[in-house]
Amino acid sequence: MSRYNFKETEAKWQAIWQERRSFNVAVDRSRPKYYVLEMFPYPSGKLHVGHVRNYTMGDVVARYKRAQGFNVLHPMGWDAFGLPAENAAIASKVHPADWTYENIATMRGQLKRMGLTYDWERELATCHPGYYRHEQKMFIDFLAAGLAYRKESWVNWDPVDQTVLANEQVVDGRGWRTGALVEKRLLSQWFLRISDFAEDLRQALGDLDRWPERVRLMQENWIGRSEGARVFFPLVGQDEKLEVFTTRQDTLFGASFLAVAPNHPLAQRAAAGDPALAEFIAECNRMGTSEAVIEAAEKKGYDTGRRARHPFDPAIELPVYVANFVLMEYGTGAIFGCPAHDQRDLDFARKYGLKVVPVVLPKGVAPEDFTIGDTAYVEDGTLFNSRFLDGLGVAEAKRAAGERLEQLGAGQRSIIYRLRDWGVSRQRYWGCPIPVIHCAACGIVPVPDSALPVTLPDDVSFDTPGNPLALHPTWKHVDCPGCGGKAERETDTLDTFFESSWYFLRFCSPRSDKAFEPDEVAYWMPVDQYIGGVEHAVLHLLYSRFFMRALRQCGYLDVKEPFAGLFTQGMVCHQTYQDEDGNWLFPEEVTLQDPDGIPRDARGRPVTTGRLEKMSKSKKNVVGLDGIVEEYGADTARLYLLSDSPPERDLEWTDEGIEGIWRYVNRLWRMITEPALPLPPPGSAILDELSPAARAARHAIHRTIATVGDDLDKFRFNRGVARIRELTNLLEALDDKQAGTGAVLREGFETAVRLFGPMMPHLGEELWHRLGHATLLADQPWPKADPDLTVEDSATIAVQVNGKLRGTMTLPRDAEAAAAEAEALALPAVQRLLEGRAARKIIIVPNRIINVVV
RNA sequence: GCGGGCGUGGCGGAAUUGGCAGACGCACUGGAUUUAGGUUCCAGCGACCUCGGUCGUGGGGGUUCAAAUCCCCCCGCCCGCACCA
Repeated sequence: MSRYNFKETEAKWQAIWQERRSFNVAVDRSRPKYYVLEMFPYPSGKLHVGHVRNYTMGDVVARYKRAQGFNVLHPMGWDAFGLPAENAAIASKVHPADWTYENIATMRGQLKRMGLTYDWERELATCHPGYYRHEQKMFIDFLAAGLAYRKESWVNWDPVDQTVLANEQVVDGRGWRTGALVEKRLLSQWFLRISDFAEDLRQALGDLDRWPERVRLMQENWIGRSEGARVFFPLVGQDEKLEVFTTRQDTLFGASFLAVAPNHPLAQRAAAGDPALAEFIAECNRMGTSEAVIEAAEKKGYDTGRRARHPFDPAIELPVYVANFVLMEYGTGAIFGCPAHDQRDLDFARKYGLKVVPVVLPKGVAPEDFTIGDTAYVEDGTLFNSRFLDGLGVAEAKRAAGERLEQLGAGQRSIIYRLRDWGVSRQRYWGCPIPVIHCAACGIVPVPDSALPVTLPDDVSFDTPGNPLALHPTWKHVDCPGCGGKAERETDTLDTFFESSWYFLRFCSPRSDKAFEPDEVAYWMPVDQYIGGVEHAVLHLLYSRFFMRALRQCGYLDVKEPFAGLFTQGMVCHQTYQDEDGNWLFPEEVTLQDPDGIPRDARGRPVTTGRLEKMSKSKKNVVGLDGIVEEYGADTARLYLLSDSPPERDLEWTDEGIEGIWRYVNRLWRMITEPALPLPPPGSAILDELSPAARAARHAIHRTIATVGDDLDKFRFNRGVARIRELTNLLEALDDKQAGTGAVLREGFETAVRLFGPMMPHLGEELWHRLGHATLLADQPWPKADPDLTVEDSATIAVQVNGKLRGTMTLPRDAEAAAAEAEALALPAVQRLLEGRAARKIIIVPNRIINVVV
């Protein structure tokens, strides 16, 4: 019995594709284009099977669209700047560049063995000056357009490493690597004005109809639009006003206090003369920002002693507190508290003995019966205790209060967004240098075009904590391009999300002297199908959307949305294992040993099997790609990744699963290379007179073509695989010796091979070749279903009595209703239940079901 | 707390979108082949059963000739956001 030799076969066809440049593409305006892209990887080391699921999906789409006649752009590159390279440098004294390029070489080789249709001539690595020089230019253009700016902001500062940490890198208030207590520091950082585009970014989500609903919702929540009003509260005894944002200007008459964030300028000034307040603020700043800390933290306030006047009545004076729950980053960093109609304000008021004045009355409740206990009333109702607002509903009162504020010059209606400007400064080495120079005389001076790119120095040391660029003896010292005097380079580098925000544009013309060629971008963009993990739902996907708008504003291009279609795939999971000491074990370190079947480690000690989790290095529940490709080949791995679960759901990788696919691959191989009937030569005509089995097979073939195409269009790969397997099951049983059956078998095999082609391209090519074709399967058009053959000539109709199935009958397709009815009534089971009575009603759904109601 | 999703055999999942629940597969069981294991082939595989049926898609109710699918209530799990003014 023959076995499929995947090793030889896969290498052979990969060489042929490469030699024929099958997947290298160029602009071709005579054909419709299709841009398929999978989120490019960070070159972290080696790929495991979990990494290649989305590349496989993308490849199926690319090959399928190619067969449909599209000019398909399907590129691959490396998101190559980032912290792990620097950590490797610190840990094992390798240069980040060497570490990165070595990983790229390894991973490129792994991807090539998967037989993916990438145009490798378009490969790019973001850490290459040929790539990042263009984003330095973009940054300078953003600066000129006012889209990039420098601002003091409060950041997480690790005092040991001397660097800013992202929120994710702060664990329980301590730096993730040093364990040092993280401080909040006011630092000057570069920001991009993403908030300028908040409304457009939010509204345009509505047009992204090929994006998952959940991603659009996540972005919408992240942008977070609030409609309300800014209200100015004059401070008593000072020629100054405190500006507050609220969505509940209707409840202004219920105000009983104002509160500002600990880092609000007013708080800072008040603290100057009040050591106790200064200590309170310091305490707030020490508090972590993690969820757990916030959850546990008590709502605390400190009365500054200052008073502010009510905008509608100067006679009303309100105390101004500093409160730990007010965020400097949201709104104006100051709020007014209306305890009766906001739970948090109510808790605060009860704690500090502030008055609680209800101003919204629930429907059907008399004012004298309405009191606020421990629960604030936040529903709709009628305004009372509110002078000119009395009697209005909440929505009307918001409008009326807003108008009055504007008339009085005491405020204005406005919309604010949760979205904050994107801080892009990082005190890191392995990133793109920010191309500006700080000059004592000229201020901030952009690096002139002629001096781009600003490249990273190679001779850096990671021995001292802090930013290696800032510590470098010479790199930062330059002459000012403006005045020629002594000046210093910016030593911060750009957030690595900067690189991934435009790489899809660079793929359109990767070797251009410009960032990209506008006409090539105009041809290829937008990406028609983007595929990646949902973890980038807001970060990368939002930044990229912003970037397109920013580039458009700077005249680079005229496309607004980068990704017309988005698919977020599920994770690949695997069982986890731990030994007696709680150490994680790799799957290959665990064996099921007889006689008891208890899993054991290499030393024979029992192993605890943990829960299914996403494959990750830290839990060691990874299955290496090289081992799988070595043992089963790329096609078997690809088919498994596609067939076992719906693509948007998690997939459990198991030995049994991959084994099952491997058995099927061999069965298919034998079925076609050792057919049960002699096959006529390619292109042989199919007879009109066929055996019933052969005729049924033809129907199945064409129905499969129709449904698999539909499945691929809708990303239902698992279903498509099931359909093709159904077809091959049927073909395997087709062995009648009647003339013409062989030709049908050939049609069936060719169809199965062509439908499987995008999923198992090497096996597809080999079988196509063995079926006697000199052409490449990769160059074949997608098969077309014959509409006459996609419908059966007969229909199996279910017969129900009172909605319960009592039998089935097979009738010619579209049989007369009367004939169908008669046949149904004649069924013995139906006769028995009728007991001689006539049916009260008979419902007939043609070709499907007959329900006899008694 | 707010927002979203999901719940179907031992497991992954199908179900022409209201019309034969469990396609396709994994695991398992029996048989054949094999010196044996593996492979391969055949058969079985939701539960109960008096073999005629009865029940069955998280639970309860409803609409309908007909519900996994639509409506209402409840339970459970997952994800996102969250001191958001």
